[in-house]
Amino acid sequence: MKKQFVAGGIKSASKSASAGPATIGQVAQAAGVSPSTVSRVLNGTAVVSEAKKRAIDEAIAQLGFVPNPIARGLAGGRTFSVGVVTQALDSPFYGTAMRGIEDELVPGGYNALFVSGHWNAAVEARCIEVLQSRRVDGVIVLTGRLTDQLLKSYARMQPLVVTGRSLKAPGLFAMHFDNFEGGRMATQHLLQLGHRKIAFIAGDSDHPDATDRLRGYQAALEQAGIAYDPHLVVPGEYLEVSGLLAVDRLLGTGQRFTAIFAANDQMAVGAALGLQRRSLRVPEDVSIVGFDDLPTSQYAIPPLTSIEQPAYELGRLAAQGLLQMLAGGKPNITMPLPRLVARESSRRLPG
Amino acid sequence: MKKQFVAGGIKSASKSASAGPATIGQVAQAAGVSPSTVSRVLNGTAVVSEAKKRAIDEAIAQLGFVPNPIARGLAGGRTFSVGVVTQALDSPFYGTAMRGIEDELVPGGYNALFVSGHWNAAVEARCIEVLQSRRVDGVIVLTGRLTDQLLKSYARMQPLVVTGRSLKAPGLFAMHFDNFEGGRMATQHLLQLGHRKIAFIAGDSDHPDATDRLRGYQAALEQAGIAYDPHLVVPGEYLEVSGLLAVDRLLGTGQRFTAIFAANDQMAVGAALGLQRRSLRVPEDVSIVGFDDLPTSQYAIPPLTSIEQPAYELGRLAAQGLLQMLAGGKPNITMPLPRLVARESSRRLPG
DNA sequence: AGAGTTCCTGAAAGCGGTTTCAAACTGGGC
DNA sequence: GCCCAGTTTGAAACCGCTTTCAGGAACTCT
Repeated sequence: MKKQFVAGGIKSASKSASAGPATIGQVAQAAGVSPSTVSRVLNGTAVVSEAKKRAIDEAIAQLGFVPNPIARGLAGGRTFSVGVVTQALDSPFYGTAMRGIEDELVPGGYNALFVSGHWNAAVEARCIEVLQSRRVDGVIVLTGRLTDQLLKSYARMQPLVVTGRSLKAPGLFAMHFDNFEGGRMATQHLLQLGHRKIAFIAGDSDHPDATDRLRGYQAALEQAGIAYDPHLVVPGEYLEVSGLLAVDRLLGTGQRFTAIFAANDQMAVGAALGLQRRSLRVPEDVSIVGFDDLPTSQYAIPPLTSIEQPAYELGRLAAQGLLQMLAGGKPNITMPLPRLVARESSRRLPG
Repeated sequence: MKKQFVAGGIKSASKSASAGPATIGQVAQAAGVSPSTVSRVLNGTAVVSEAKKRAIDEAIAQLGFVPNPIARGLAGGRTFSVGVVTQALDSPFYGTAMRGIEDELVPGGYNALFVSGHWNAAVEARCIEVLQSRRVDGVIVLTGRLTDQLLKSYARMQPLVVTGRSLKAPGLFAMHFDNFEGGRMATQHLLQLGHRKIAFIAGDSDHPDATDRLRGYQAALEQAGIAYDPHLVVPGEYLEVSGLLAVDRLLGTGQRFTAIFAANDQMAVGAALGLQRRSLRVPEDVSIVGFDDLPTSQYAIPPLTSIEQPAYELGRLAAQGLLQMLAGGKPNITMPLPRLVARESSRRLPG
């Protein structure tokens, strides 16, 4: 009897009646219990009698109540949001990784806050502080240039996952992709096709992953008994234009080469354009291998041979790892290995 | 005297001494005032004597105090964060727009929360609700598929800026890019080069901007006195693979054409690859024009002729508009106009 | 039947700010 | 010297939710 009456009361006090969204207090009142009890069924933090639980669930449904994460964050110390420090919001590689992160986090009940560090340690540090001030429950740093030292200290404040490093510290999980091996594989691929003069378009020497790829290149060369020629290595900044300029420079200084290994796909694409500008055909005159295997690389002209670094998967794994840490465990994930994807931009050296 | 003593006290109670970040109460205590007064100088909501203001500023600096946005959001009703509903975190176009948004918002003291709607009205609606539950102060919706009706109702709850629409409502600001004119310009460009058989790779017919571009194509044709041939129009989904498939379909059904206008650059790139696969050269055999002028399009092979839709600028303007609304004003911004960027993928029809 | 447990529940105290309200000064005019 | 208006300031309430603490109900065991 009483219950029916209460239910009626709820109906008349429908959502639109009161200003703004329903509060836990309104739910409590509607269900005839205290706010504490409502909180308890919401979070499952204590046993509540079946009858009250039902009444509360009903009231929640009727009022369309959604707990206010802000208040929840203030009171409970958890915000159910994780901060993601990416490097560029418009990078194809990081964009894909962000998608992976989001796809993993959201079903887990978390939200992602993306901020970008623009490959600048100071900016990244500020980003992390902004995220901390927003009381994120955890942080994911996509590579970046922060020192290991700083990263460790941030990890003391909340769980932190970082990609592109290998270091260990409490509260910190580093996911290291084997860039060295990737660089080696790419170079070896070209060597196996008969190339001997292989130019390398490097990434910024501040990037550990860029230098690892370079080391891989050198190691493969050495293994094949080919002397390392510094003139064949030109620096770049991971952007298309770097590839274009690198080719100009190689050709301008009269270097002879039959293949190019670019430290990422964006530079590889730029290099292909640079070659075309000089009437050199890919792969007839020069073979090209990139790195990352961006989704768009299969649509390059010609489709680009590359080392797969599965960005989407990496994002998911990073998020998974963080979720596991947030749940109080140790992250238990295995990194994907680099893999060569041979397409049309590389071919056997004729003769 | 007393002041010096207090200052000493502050120093000894350095930041690391207390657990966690400083609170407004600690600042108040250190400065010898009440929390209310600290809040007042923080927000400039009332006049405070110079002496106290100085003491407070000093205490803030000493303690490294940063107001907790969570608490601030709860109490003040403002969170200084705006939600951005993008469609795909890894889209080159939207990624660039997001960068523009961030670059404008952050200096304005706001943070952006990016969520992606995956071109799905239901998902977008859920995104907006998540953002609202996080109490964002405003929302930016990048195009998307929500009905105008729904958008208007969301705008009642907080300021909302939407791109790719033209509608008016209280609290809502729509930024319409002239896709029709852009489509017309692209087509006219090809007509001026002597092309008469121009294929069109369309976007999803659910996108208003996609249909506008199609209408522009039709209008240009009509103006030139050329009959519209539905067989030359194939649907796509704004992805590279759509362009590839579209070319296959055009060629497979035996259509004759000397130029292709693709409703976005990604499809144009895919189409170029499709043509190459069939040994058709761009632009010697077929001219291609895209739409959007993505940053990467100048590095396509050949560099792509396109209609510039300045994503970065659009993002900035959207954020600017929102900021203006948040400040209580009416947005006062003018949209950039479509502009043809002629590159090497289009050329005069020989003969 | 009374004491000791075990369970469930509500009151109340925060979380870290903002904002209202009234008290305590200040100065000016008489 | 006294009163009133105008400034500054602090106390306290509040934002919506979590969590501790203790009281009451329901059982169990002598």
